Amino acid sequence: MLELRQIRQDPEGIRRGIASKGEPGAEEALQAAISRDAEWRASLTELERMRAEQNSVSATIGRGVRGGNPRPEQRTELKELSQRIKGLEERVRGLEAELHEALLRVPNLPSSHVPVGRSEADNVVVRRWGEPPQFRVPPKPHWDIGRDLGLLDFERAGKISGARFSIFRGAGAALERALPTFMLKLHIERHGCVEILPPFLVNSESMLGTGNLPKFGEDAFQLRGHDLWLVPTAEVPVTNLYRDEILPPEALPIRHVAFTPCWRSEAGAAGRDTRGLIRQHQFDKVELVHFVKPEDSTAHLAEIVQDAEDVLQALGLPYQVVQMCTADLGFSQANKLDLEVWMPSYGRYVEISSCSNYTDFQARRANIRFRRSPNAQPEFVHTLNGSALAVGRCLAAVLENGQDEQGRIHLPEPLADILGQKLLS
RNA sequence: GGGGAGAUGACCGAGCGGCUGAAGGUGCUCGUCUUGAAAACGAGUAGGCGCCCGAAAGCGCCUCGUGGGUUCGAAUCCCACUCUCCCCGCCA
Repeated sequence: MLELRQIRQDPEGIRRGIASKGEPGAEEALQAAISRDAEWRASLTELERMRAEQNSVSATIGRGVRGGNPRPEQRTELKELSQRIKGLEERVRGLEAELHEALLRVPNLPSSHVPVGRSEADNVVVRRWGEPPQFRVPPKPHWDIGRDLGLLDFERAGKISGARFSIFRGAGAALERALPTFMLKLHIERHGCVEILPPFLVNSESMLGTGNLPKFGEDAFQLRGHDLWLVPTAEVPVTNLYRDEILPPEALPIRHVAFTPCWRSEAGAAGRDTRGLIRQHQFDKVELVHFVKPEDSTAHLAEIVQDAEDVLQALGLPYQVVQMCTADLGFSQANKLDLEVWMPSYGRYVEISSCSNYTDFQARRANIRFRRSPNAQPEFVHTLNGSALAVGRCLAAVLENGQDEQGRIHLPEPLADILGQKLLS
């Protein structure tokens, strides 16, 4: 949510900013917010004037009653005023609701240094690490490797759940556990994170706080008969941890790491990445979430990217870091960098992590504030998060990049240590 | 699932339908005292919004779990809901 005052002050600047994201409906939402705001304020001023009169006359009646001197005619006047106030209250409430609804549909502004672009073609590769492995025979895709070594079973997953579900088997299951185990240990011991293991079901209020509602409800799974959603990412429960709280000065920065399954409907992705672990309705992910002072969020985005890179480097997986252009920023995001891992079956880099700065957009929606000093006015925090990493895609990358001509998999040292074997065959 | 109790500020905790946005305490901030600290003493200390584009000052409105209702007037009375705690039953 943007600040209303900022919208009043510079509507044209805001319009340009959100237009650069190409978010459908954004400019209409902004227009609606601006016009509702004007009507709302006019009505509110009138309502407050009437309430002030009611309060002051009511107080004199109170004094009269206690002095044994009631004035019955004032009561009938006030009864009428009270009725008029009720009518106007209803109108103000309605306008306020419409204003709020419109505001919730206005996306976050891009940070000033984000390159303006019209599509993902305008994203910028910032750096690359590692060399894509060379194969003398064509490398196998991970779904074939998984089937041949008995690690993955997509056919039976289809039977018991449907398309875009997976079954991990034997060493495959062990790997799916070993990866987050390794990642969590790194983030906790080296990156200063405190682990959170949140509920996997959250209410609508939480989805609203992170910006997944009201616009993107169709991307998530909702439980029938309950106000509960399957978390699309740990970002939702963890960002909402401090909703409606004022954090004390010493609390920031807060660094959390959470390992959860994630559920996504993948509506609109029909036909894309239909094979393998790349695009699933359920997948595991290790997520970093930071709460920081506004002036620190740029530095913390870089830190989160680095934390995610540390995982890839420890696993020896070649990757590139990509700065997203304005068109590729999500609804709530002010800036975003993706990490893309080399995927031999795709013959290109594939997204494995997405690190974003939400500035005060989520904090304003979720009402997450802090004080700089014990008696200072509360300010909104900045929230950031990044995957470090998506576990399924990481498993796919480990299998594909680690394969040899005999169809064996050479495991990176951190995983070999946990599994107690260096080679899968 | 059945029965009972409760929800007030950063925290604890008072609160006859009308000078109660809220006593008292704790914590915190500043000051006095002290070589320094502690103690003692003094002062301060909720949030949101409008008038007004921002800041300051001022004026006003709202907020005692949430939403309705009664009333000239509700933290206080009534209804519904949510959440917390206790007892019984069931259960991983």
